Amino acid sequence: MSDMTESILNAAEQRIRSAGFNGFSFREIAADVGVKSASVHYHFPTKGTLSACVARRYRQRFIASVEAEIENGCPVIEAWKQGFRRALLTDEKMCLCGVLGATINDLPDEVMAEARQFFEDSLKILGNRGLSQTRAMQVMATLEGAMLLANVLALPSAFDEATASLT
Amino acid sequence: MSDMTESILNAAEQRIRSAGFNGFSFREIAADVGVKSASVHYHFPTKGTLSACVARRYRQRFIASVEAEIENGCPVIEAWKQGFRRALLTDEKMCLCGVLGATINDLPDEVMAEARQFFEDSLKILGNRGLSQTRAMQVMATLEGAMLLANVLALPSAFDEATASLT
DNA sequence: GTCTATAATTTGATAGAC
DNA sequence: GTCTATCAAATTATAGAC
Repeated sequence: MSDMTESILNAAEQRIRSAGFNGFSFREIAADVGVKSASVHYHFPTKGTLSACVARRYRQRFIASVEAEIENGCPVIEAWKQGFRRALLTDEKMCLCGVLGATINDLPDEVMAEARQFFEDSLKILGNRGLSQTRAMQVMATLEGAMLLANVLALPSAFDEATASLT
Repeated sequence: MSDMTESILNAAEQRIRSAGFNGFSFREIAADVGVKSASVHYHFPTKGTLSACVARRYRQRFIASVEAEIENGCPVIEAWKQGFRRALLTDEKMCLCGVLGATINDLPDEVMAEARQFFEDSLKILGNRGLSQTRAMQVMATLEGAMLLANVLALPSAFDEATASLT
Protein backbone atom coordinates (compact mmCIF):
# COMPACT_ATOMS: atom_id res chain seq x y z
CA MET A 1 0.00 0.00 0.00
CA SER A 2 1.36 3.44 -0.96
CA ASP A 3 2.10 6.15 1.57
CA MET A 4 -0.67 8.30 0.09
CA THR A 5 -3.21 5.50 0.33
CA GLU A 6 -2.29 5.02 3.96
CA SER A 7 -2.43 8.76 4.71
CA ILE A 8 -5.90 8.95 3.20
CA LEU A 9 -7.07 6.00 5.28
CA ASN A 10 -5.63 7.61 8.41
CA ALA A 11 -7.32 10.93 7.73
CA ALA A 12 -10.63 9.26 6.90
CA GLU A 13 -10.50 7.17 10.07
CA GLN A 14 -10.02 10.25 12.23
CA ARG A 15 -12.82 12.10 10.43
CA ILE A 16 -15.28 9.22 10.65
CA ARG A 17 -14.53 8.62 14.31
CA SER A 18 -15.34 12.27 15.03
CA ALA A 19 -18.24 12.96 12.71
CA GLY A 20 -19.51 9.71 11.22
CA PHE A 21 -20.01 8.64 7.62
CA ASN A 22 -22.21 11.63 6.77
CA GLY A 23 -19.91 14.06 8.57
CA PHE A 24 -16.87 14.12 6.32
CA SER A 25 -16.17 14.99 2.69
CA PHE A 26 -13.53 14.13 0.12
CA ARG A 27 -12.44 17.77 0.14
CA GLU A 28 -11.73 17.62 3.87
CA ILE A 29 -9.74 14.42 3.51
CA ALA A 30 -7.84 15.95 0.60
CA ALA A 31 -6.99 19.04 2.66
CA ASP A 32 -5.88 16.83 5.56
CA VAL A 33 -3.32 15.04 3.42
CA GLY A 34 -2.35 18.01 1.22
CA VAL A 35 -3.83 17.09 -2.17
CA LYS A 36 -7.00 17.86 -4.15
CA SER A 37 -10.21 15.86 -3.90
CA ALA A 38 -9.76 14.42 -7.39
CA SER A 39 -6.59 12.74 -6.14
CA VAL A 40 -8.48 11.10 -3.31
CA HIS A 41 -10.94 9.74 -5.89
CA TYR A 42 -7.99 8.28 -7.78
CA HIS A 43 -7.11 6.14 -4.75
CA PHE A 44 -10.69 5.43 -3.62
CA PRO A 45 -13.39 5.81 -6.26
CA THR A 46 -16.30 6.45 -3.91
CA LYS A 47 -17.02 7.44 -0.35
CA GLY A 48 -18.41 3.97 0.24
CA THR A 49 -15.25 2.16 -0.87
CA LEU A 50 -13.06 4.49 1.19
CA SER A 51 -15.19 4.07 4.31
CA ALA A 52 -15.42 0.31 3.87
CA CYS A 53 -11.61 0.12 3.59
CA VAL A 54 -11.25 2.21 6.74
CA ALA A 55 -13.64 -0.07 8.63
CA ARG A 56 -11.96 -3.24 7.39
CA ARG A 57 -8.50 -2.02 8.38
CA TYR A 58 -9.79 -0.89 11.79
CA ARG A 59 -11.39 -4.26 12.46
CA GLN A 60 -8.36 -6.28 11.34
CA ARG A 61 -5.94 -4.16 13.37
CA PHE A 62 -8.17 -4.16 16.42
CA ILE A 63 -8.73 -7.90 16.47
CA ALA A 64 -5.10 -8.70 15.68
CA SER A 65 -3.99 -6.52 18.58
CA VAL A 66 -6.41 -8.16 21.00
CA GLU A 67 -5.53 -11.67 19.89
CA ALA A 68 -1.84 -10.90 20.29
CA GLU A 69 -2.42 -9.94 23.89
CA ILE A 70 -4.37 -13.14 24.49
CA GLU A 71 -1.52 -15.18 23.02
CA ASN A 72 0.76 -13.38 25.49
CA GLY A 73 -1.31 -14.80 28.33
CA CYS A 74 -3.63 -11.87 28.99
CA PRO A 75 -7.08 -12.97 30.19
CA VAL A 76 -9.60 -12.71 27.37
CA ILE A 77 -11.90 -10.03 28.82
CA GLU A 78 -8.95 -7.98 30.00
CA ALA A 79 -7.46 -8.16 26.52
CA TRP A 80 -10.65 -6.78 24.99
CA LYS A 81 -10.88 -4.07 27.60
CA GLN A 82 -7.34 -2.97 26.85
CA GLY A 83 -8.03 -3.03 23.11
CA PHE A 84 -10.89 -0.57 23.50
CA ARG A 85 -8.95 1.46 26.02
CA ARG A 86 -6.08 1.89 23.58
CA ALA A 87 -8.52 2.88 20.82
CA LEU A 88 -9.94 5.53 23.11
CA LEU A 89 -6.71 6.92 24.55
CA THR A 90 -4.69 7.00 21.33
CA ASP A 91 -6.91 9.70 19.82
CA GLU A 92 -9.51 10.50 22.48
CA LYS A 93 -12.08 9.40 19.95
CA MET A 94 -14.92 6.90 19.69
CA CYS A 95 -14.65 3.36 18.41
CA LEU A 96 -14.91 3.63 14.61
CA CYS A 97 -17.40 0.78 14.42
CA GLY A 98 -19.39 2.21 17.32
CA VAL A 99 -19.84 5.44 15.39
CA LEU A 100 -20.76 3.62 12.18
CA GLY A 101 -22.98 1.19 14.07
CA ALA A 102 -25.08 3.99 15.57
CA THR A 103 -26.39 4.81 12.07
CA ILE A 104 -25.83 1.46 10.45
CA ASN A 105 -29.11 1.46 8.53
CA ASP A 106 -28.14 4.67 6.78
CA LEU A 107 -24.81 3.36 5.42
CA PRO A 108 -23.96 2.03 1.93
CA ASP A 109 -24.14 -1.75 1.91
CA GLU A 110 -20.39 -2.28 1.76
CA VAL A 111 -19.81 -0.05 4.81
CA MET A 112 -22.69 -1.62 6.72
CA ALA A 113 -21.24 -5.07 6.13
CA GLU A 114 -17.76 -4.12 7.38
CA ALA A 115 -19.09 -2.37 10.49
CA ARG A 116 -21.37 -5.28 11.34
CA GLN A 117 -18.49 -7.71 10.84
CA PHE A 118 -16.54 -6.00 13.62
CA PHE A 119 -19.23 -6.95 16.12
CA GLU A 120 -19.84 -10.41 14.71
CA ASP A 121 -16.13 -11.27 14.73
CA SER A 122 -15.71 -9.91 18.24
CA LEU A 123 -18.64 -11.92 19.59
CA LYS A 124 -17.43 -15.04 17.81
CA ILE A 125 -13.91 -14.76 19.20
CA LEU A 126 -15.18 -14.14 22.71
CA GLY A 127 -17.32 -17.26 22.26
CA ASN A 128 -14.37 -19.31 21.02
CA ARG A 129 -12.46 -18.26 24.12
CA GLY A 130 -15.08 -19.81 26.37
CA LEU A 131 -17.63 -17.07 27.02
CA SER A 132 -21.34 -17.76 26.58
CA GLN A 133 -23.12 -15.74 23.92
CA THR A 134 -24.92 -13.82 26.64
CA ARG A 135 -21.68 -13.02 28.42
CA ALA A 136 -19.99 -12.01 25.17
CA MET A 137 -22.83 -9.60 24.46
CA GLN A 138 -22.55 -8.14 27.96
CA VAL A 139 -18.84 -7.54 27.48
CA MET A 140 -19.19 -5.89 24.08
CA ALA A 141 -22.10 -3.74 25.19
CA THR A 142 -20.26 -2.50 28.26
CA LEU A 143 -17.10 -1.71 26.29
CA GLU A 144 -18.87 0.12 23.46
CA GLY A 145 -21.07 1.97 25.93
CA ALA A 146 -18.05 2.96 27.99
CA MET A 147 -16.45 4.43 24.85
CA LEU A 148 -19.63 6.39 24.18
CA LEU A 149 -19.77 7.73 27.75
CA ALA A 150 -16.14 8.83 27.65
CA ASN A 151 -16.81 10.54 24.31
CA VAL A 152 -19.95 12.35 25.45
CA LEU A 153 -18.50 13.47 28.78
CA ALA A 154 -15.11 14.29 27.19
CA LEU A 155 -13.68 12.33 30.08
CA PRO A 156 -11.45 9.35 29.25
CA SER A 157 -11.55 8.26 32.89
CA ALA A 158 -15.26 7.52 32.43
CA PHE A 159 -14.18 4.50 30.39
CA ASP A 160 -12.25 3.06 33.33
CA GLU A 161 -15.10 3.70 35.74
CA ALA A 162 -17.68 2.12 33.45
CA THR A 163 -15.55 -0.97 32.90
CA ALA A 164 -14.13 -1.26 36.41
CA SER A 165 -16.09 -4.38 37.33
CA LEU A 166 -15.67 -6.08 33.96
CA THR A 167 -13.51 -9.12 34.63
CA MET B 1 -47.59 23.10 20.99
CA SER B 2 -49.33 22.85 17.58
CA ASP B 3 -50.00 19.55 15.86
CA MET B 4 -47.63 20.53 13.06
CA THR B 5 -44.84 21.36 15.48
CA GLU B 6 -45.29 17.99 17.13
CA SER B 7 -45.40 16.14 13.79
CA ILE B 8 -42.15 17.80 12.77
CA LEU B 9 -40.51 16.82 16.06
CA ASN B 10 -41.72 13.24 15.61
CA ALA B 11 -40.38 13.01 12.07
CA ALA B 12 -37.07 14.58 13.04
CA GLU B 13 -36.66 12.20 15.97
CA GLN B 14 -37.13 9.17 13.74
CA ARG B 15 -34.72 10.53 11.13
CA ILE B 16 -32.02 11.42 13.66
CA ARG B 17 -32.32 8.06 15.40
CA SER B 18 -31.75 6.32 12.06
CA ALA B 19 -29.18 8.55 10.39
CA GLY B 20 -27.83 11.06 12.91
CA PHE B 21 -27.64 14.86 12.80
CA ASN B 22 -25.81 14.90 9.47
CA GLY B 23 -28.09 12.29 7.95
CA PHE B 24 -31.36 14.16 7.54
CA SER B 25 -32.53 17.28 5.73
CA PHE B 26 -35.33 19.79 6.08
CA ARG B 27 -36.73 18.59 2.78
CA GLU B 28 -37.00 15.02 4.07
CA ILE B 29 -38.74 16.15 7.24
CA ALA B 30 -41.09 18.28 5.14
CA ALA B 31 -41.96 15.32 2.92
CA ASP B 32 -42.54 13.13 5.99
CA VAL B 33 -45.18 15.50 7.35
CA GLY B 34 -46.63 16.61 4.00
CA VAL B 35 -45.47 20.22 3.69
CA LYS B 36 -42.62 22.13 2.03
CA SER B 37 -39.25 22.78 3.63
CA ALA B 38 -39.98 26.50 4.01
CA SER B 39 -42.82 25.56 6.34
CA VAL B 40 -40.49 23.53 8.52
CA HIS B 41 -38.21 26.57 8.75
CA TYR B 42 -41.22 28.60 9.90
CA HIS B 43 -41.58 26.31 12.94
CA PHE B 44 -37.86 25.74 13.55
CA PRO B 45 -35.53 28.37 12.10
CA THR B 46 -32.42 26.18 11.88
CA LYS B 47 -31.39 22.55 11.92
CA GLY B 48 -29.67 23.17 15.23
CA THR B 49 -32.79 24.51 16.95
CA LEU B 50 -34.91 21.67 15.61
CA SER B 51 -32.43 19.00 16.69
CA ALA B 52 -31.94 20.58 20.10
CA CYS B 53 -35.72 20.60 20.62
CA VAL B 54 -35.89 16.94 19.61
CA ALA B 55 -33.14 16.04 22.06
CA ARG B 56 -34.66 18.06 24.89
CA ARG B 57 -38.09 16.45 24.42
CA TYR B 58 -36.53 12.97 24.21
CA ARG B 59 -34.60 13.50 27.44
CA GLN B 60 -37.56 14.93 29.35
CA ARG B 61 -39.90 12.17 28.22
CA PHE B 62 -37.36 9.45 28.87
CA ILE B 63 -36.48 10.59 32.36
CA ALA B 64 -40.10 11.30 33.30
CA SER B 65 -41.06 7.79 32.21
CA VAL B 66 -38.26 6.18 34.22
CA GLU B 67 -38.97 8.24 37.33
CA ALA B 68 -42.65 7.34 37.12
CA GLU B 69 -41.74 3.65 37.21
CA ILE B 70 -39.49 4.23 40.20
CA GLU B 71 -42.32 6.01 42.03
CA ASN B 72 -44.44 2.95 41.30
CA GLY B 73 -41.97 0.85 43.25
CA CYS B 74 -39.80 -0.48 40.41
CA PRO B 75 -36.17 -1.01 41.45
CA VAL B 76 -34.01 1.78 40.07
CA ILE B 77 -31.80 -0.21 37.71
CA GLU B 78 -34.75 -2.22 36.44
CA ALA B 79 -36.61 1.03 35.73
CA TRP B 80 -33.72 2.31 33.63
CA LYS B 81 -33.42 -0.97 31.81
CA GLN B 82 -37.11 -0.88 30.93
CA GLY B 83 -36.83 2.74 29.81
CA PHE B 84 -34.16 1.85 27.26
CA ARG B 85 -35.97 -1.32 26.31
CA ARG B 86 -39.12 0.64 25.48
CA ALA B 87 -37.10 3.15 23.47
CA LEU B 88 -35.64 0.26 21.46
CA LEU B 89 -38.79 -1.77 20.94
CA THR B 90 -41.16 1.10 20.12
CA ASP B 91 -39.35 1.88 16.86
CA GLU B 92 -36.54 -0.68 16.63
CA LYS B 93 -34.18 2.26 16.63
CA MET B 94 -31.19 3.50 18.60
CA CYS B 95 -31.33 5.78 21.60
CA LEU B 96 -31.51 9.32 20.18
CA CYS B 97 -28.84 10.57 22.55
CA GLY B 98 -26.66 7.55 21.84
CA VAL B 99 -26.69 8.44 18.15
CA LEU B 100 -25.98 12.12 18.83
CA GLY B 101 -23.39 11.24 21.45
CA ALA B 102 -21.37 9.13 19.01
CA THR B 103 -20.51 12.30 17.04
CA ILE B 104 -20.98 14.83 19.82
CA ASN B 105 -17.95 16.91 18.88
CA ASP B 106 -19.39 17.50 15.42
CA LEU B 107 -22.72 18.94 16.62
CA PRO B 108 -23.83 22.58 16.93
CA ASP B 109 -23.33 23.79 20.50
CA GLU B 110 -27.03 23.78 21.36
CA VAL B 111 -27.45 20.16 20.23
CA MET B 112 -24.26 19.05 21.95
CA ALA B 113 -25.48 20.55 25.22
CA GLU B 114 -28.85 18.79 25.07
CA ALA B 115 -27.34 15.42 24.18
CA ARG B 116 -24.76 15.69 26.96
CA GLN B 117 -27.46 16.68 29.43
CA PHE B 118 -29.21 13.34 28.85
CA PHE B 119 -26.19 11.48 30.19
CA GLU B 120 -25.47 13.93 33.00
CA ASP B 121 -29.07 13.87 34.21
CA SER B 122 -29.20 10.09 34.02
CA LEU B 123 -26.00 9.67 36.01
CA LYS B 124 -27.14 12.21 38.57
CA ILE B 125 -30.49 10.53 39.10
CA LEU B 126 -28.89 7.10 39.44
CA GLY B 127 -26.57 8.66 42.01
CA ASN B 128 -29.46 10.22 43.91
CA ARG B 129 -31.09 6.81 44.06
CA GLY B 130 -28.14 5.36 45.90
CA LEU B 131 -25.75 4.11 43.19
CA SER B 132 -22.08 5.03 43.32
CA GLN B 133 -20.76 7.10 40.41
CA THR B 134 -18.83 4.07 39.21
CA ARG B 135 -21.91 1.87 39.33
CA ALA B 136 -24.04 4.50 37.59
CA MET B 137 -21.48 4.65 34.78
CA GLN B 138 -21.49 0.87 34.48
CA VAL B 139 -25.27 0.85 34.17
CA MET B 140 -25.44 3.62 31.56
CA ALA B 141 -22.60 2.12 29.53
CA THR B 142 -24.20 -1.32 29.46
CA LEU B 143 -27.61 0.05 28.47
CA GLU B 144 -26.32 2.32 25.70
CA GLY B 145 -24.01 -0.41 24.45
CA ALA B 146 -26.87 -2.91 24.44
CA MET B 147 -28.92 -0.51 22.30
CA LEU B 148 -26.00 -0.23 19.89
CA LEU B 149 -25.57 -4.01 19.67
CA ALA B 150 -29.27 -4.54 18.99
CA ASN B 151 -29.12 -1.85 16.31
CA VAL B 152 -26.03 -3.23 14.59
CA LEU B 153 -27.19 -6.84 14.67
CA ALA B 154 -30.79 -5.87 13.80
CA LEU B 155 -31.71 -8.13 16.68
CA PRO B 156 -33.77 -6.62 19.49
CA SER B 157 -33.18 -9.72 21.60
CA ALA B 158 -29.50 -8.76 21.75
CA PHE B 159 -30.55 -5.97 24.13
CA ASP B 160 -32.00 -8.48 26.58
CA GLU B 161 -28.97 -10.72 26.36
CA ALA B 162 -26.54 -7.87 26.90
CA THR B 163 -28.47 -6.57 29.91
CA ALA B 164 -29.46 -9.94 31.39
CA SER B 165 -27.16 -9.69 34.40
CA LEU B 166 -27.82 -6.01 35.06
CA THR B 167 -29.63 -5.87 38.38
C1' DG C 1 -0.61 10.51 -9.77
C1' DT C 2 -2.07 15.02 -9.36
C1' DC C 3 -4.09 18.80 -11.21
C1' DT C 4 -7.99 22.23 -13.11
C1' DA C 5 -12.45 22.48 -14.33
C1' DT C 6 -16.91 21.26 -14.14
C1' DA C 7 -21.22 18.59 -14.14
C1' DA C 8 -25.23 17.25 -11.48
C1' DT C 9 -27.35 17.20 -7.17
C1' DT C 10 -28.42 18.39 -2.49
C1' DT C 11 -28.35 21.35 1.24
C1' DG C 12 -29.60 25.14 4.80
C1' DA C 13 -31.81 29.09 4.65
C1' DT C 14 -34.48 33.39 3.04
C1' DA C 15 -37.81 36.66 0.41
C1' DG C 16 -42.13 37.64 -0.64
C1' DA C 17 -46.89 36.29 -2.50
C1' DC C 18 -51.17 34.48 -0.80
C1' DG D 1 -48.94 29.23 8.09
C1' DT D 2 -47.89 27.56 3.79
C1' DC D 3 -46.45 28.23 -0.61
C1' DT D 4 -43.18 29.21 -4.95
C1' DA D 5 -38.97 30.67 -6.12
C1' DT D 6 -34.47 31.25 -5.36
C1' DC D 7 -29.73 31.82 -3.52
C1' DA D 8 -25.16 30.56 -2.06
C1' DA D 9 -22.61 26.95 -0.69
C1' DA D 10 -21.24 22.22 -0.40
C1' DT D 11 -21.27 17.59 -2.08
C1' DT D 12 -20.01 13.28 -4.89
C1' DA D 13 -18.02 12.24 -8.81
C1' DT D 14 -15.92 12.55 -13.60
C1' DA D 15 -13.20 14.28 -17.87
C1' DG D 16 -9.13 15.43 -19.60
C1' DA D 17 -4.57 18.11 -19.40
C1' DC D 18 0.03 17.52 -17.65
